[in-house]
Amino acid sequence: MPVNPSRRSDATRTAILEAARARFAADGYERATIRAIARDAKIDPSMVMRYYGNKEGLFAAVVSPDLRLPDVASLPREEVGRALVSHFLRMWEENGELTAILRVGVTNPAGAERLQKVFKDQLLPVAEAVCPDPGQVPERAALVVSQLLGLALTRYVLRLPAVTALAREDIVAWLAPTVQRYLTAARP
Amino acid sequence: MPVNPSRRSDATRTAILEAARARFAADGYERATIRAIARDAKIDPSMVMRYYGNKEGLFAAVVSPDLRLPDVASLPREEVGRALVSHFLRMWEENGELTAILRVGVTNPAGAERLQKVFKDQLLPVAEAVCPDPGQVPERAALVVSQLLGLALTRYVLRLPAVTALAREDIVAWLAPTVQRYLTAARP
DNA sequence: AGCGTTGGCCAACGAGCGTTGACATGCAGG
DNA sequence: CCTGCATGTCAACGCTCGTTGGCCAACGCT
Repeated sequence: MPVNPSRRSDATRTAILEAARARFAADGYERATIRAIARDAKIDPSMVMRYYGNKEGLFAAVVSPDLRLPDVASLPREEVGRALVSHFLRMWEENGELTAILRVGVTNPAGAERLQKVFKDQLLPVAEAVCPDPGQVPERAALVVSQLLGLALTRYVLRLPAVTALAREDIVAWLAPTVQRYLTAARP
Repeated sequence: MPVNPSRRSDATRTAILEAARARFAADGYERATIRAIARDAKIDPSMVMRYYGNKEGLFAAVVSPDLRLPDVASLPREEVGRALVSHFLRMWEENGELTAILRVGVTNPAGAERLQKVFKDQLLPVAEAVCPDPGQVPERAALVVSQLLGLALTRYVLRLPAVTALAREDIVAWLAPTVQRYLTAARP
């Protein structure tokens, strides 16, 4: 019974998921092979197929992107930028899931769509809650995402030394005013 | 003779290069297959090997990243941000070369190294020319590259609709102050 | 005209991929 | 005990990939 909450194979299933998350994050979709994931999880490749159907199913199971963005409405308006940047950093460092989805999104059309969905479902509402003029919401959210994904790209995907060398608090101090301005300042 | 300036095969060679640039930009390294490139160029896959040795050689021939950054020393200091952003947009829209190298850099270790080299050889000097304190140069250059690559990622690689919808002049108007601040403002 | 060189195509190779199905093993419930 | 199902192993499939080498046609030279 697939609905049974506790199965004998749970250890295998989570081993597969963990190995898959690491591989997708490190290698992207094409180079993260089922065989390599199975090797990492110390099981047979066919087990992946049995439990997740196919490679796409495995990726879908690995990635359930929830940014868990804070409720900006309950924050002082001038602290939204800092809260967002700080939260983003924490989410990215939590595990490899966001790195995986970004890396896959760059080379895989389905991954790119998933990224768009995250943007639309999770970041746009934040901009809506903060922005005065509803007509400017997409523009301002786009600016914010360009800065935040740029940080993630250079720090967690490309790992440019100059960016990884930055201290967490310095990043927050520098980027918070940028995000704040994109969200709330008058259009230039 | 490989040094001969004009060969009978020049048309084929450039056809291969153009098809390769488009494929690498659209698909990344792994999914841009030699067979697909050859099909686009209407030649046999073995011709690619003959002229460029192997797939890596082809990629190296396609990509010779030169940002041609303006000489910031000759500019008024407060216009550097605007000049950089505007120049970056023009370079990215010129052809698919920069998109190709970014897409490849995300999934391919060799591509990532190439990106690091571009950063080090071309962007760091700009920061050096503008920055008062030499010790802060890497930090400030890292911040600039996070914003600029973030724009390129969301606009030219992921093509998030909200970002592609932005007008060129609006991007410059919004991002120029950010870059300017990262380069010249006092540390927060 | 004859010949070497260059450009191009074709068929094939070995390897790695995702995926499948047959088969062994171990654990339950009667 | 035997039966049934979940779990795991193994070998193989069809495919696509990068890459190779042999073959033919077109050209430039003397």
